[in-house]
Amino acid sequence: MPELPEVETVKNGLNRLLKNKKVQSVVYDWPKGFPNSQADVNNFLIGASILTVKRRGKSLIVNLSSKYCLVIHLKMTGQLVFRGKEQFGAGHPNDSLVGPLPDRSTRVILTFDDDSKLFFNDQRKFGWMRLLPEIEVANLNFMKKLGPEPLSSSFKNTEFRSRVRRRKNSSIKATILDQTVLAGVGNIYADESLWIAKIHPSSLSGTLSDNKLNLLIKSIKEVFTKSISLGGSTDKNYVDAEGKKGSYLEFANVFRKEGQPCPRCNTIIIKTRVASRGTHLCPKCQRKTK
DNA sequence: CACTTGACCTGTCCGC
DNA sequence: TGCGGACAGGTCAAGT
Repeated sequence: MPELPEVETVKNGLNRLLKNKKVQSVVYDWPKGFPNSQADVNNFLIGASILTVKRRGKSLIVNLSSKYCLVIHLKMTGQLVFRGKEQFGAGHPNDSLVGPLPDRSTRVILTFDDDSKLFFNDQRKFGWMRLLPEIEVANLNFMKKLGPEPLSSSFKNTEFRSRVRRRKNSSIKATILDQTVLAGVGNIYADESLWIAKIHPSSLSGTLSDNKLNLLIKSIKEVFTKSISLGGSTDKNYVDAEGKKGSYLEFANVFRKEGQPCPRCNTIIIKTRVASRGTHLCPKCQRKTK
């Protein structure tokens, strides 16, 4: 659910809202999600100021003045919601999913020196947060294996094609969901970009031409850029750092559109299962290559 | 190494 | 109304 555009939106909001705030206290009881010791928290989080927030793939990296950072993954139902001191008891005015905080999904609360707070909510507890020295971030195993950033200026189509073709016998959908191939794609944007590129999600990755793969990466960049401009997609849980929903799904072409006509050819969109994921496609526009 | 499947969780929805 | 089961999907460990 939080995929690249949602995490990018949260990152932008946190940079706006948290910059230079000093952590005053931390409340947490979530050994699996936030396993750091009380000593680590006391030494490197409490008293530290927020310098900047970065994103890599679907992870957030919060750099602290202590030379430590918080690495955060929201997985499916994670939320990072900031509230000024006057707002704890209220939801966001714009039809928010989030009411008074903390609520029963709140797992960690950071309180800053101006009495504002950041709430890490996660209904399903798949998300996590780690406090670690900033020099160790690049050495995290999953960071080292992460594929390129599709919106980076140094992104190369040739590299994308060769990474895709390493997985020639996987479906193209499974391949673009693989974060070691490309960072940031999840289920929503996989379906949307494959529809734009007119590629059947079950097509084997090794059967797609250079042109098709170039069109696919162009489509992924296009849906990501559009979604970021709309504040991401809110399916069920996702909200940004202010607690607001994203509106990309109002413009989605296939995701959750089963039974409705394809915007391009009017054929009824179907929902099926590919790569063990609910998958939405137009059976006429997206023909299987193999 | 390539590839697939199950586990991790909790809330919601559907059928009986 | 209550209850069991399926389903939602990001990632990793474990299996083939």
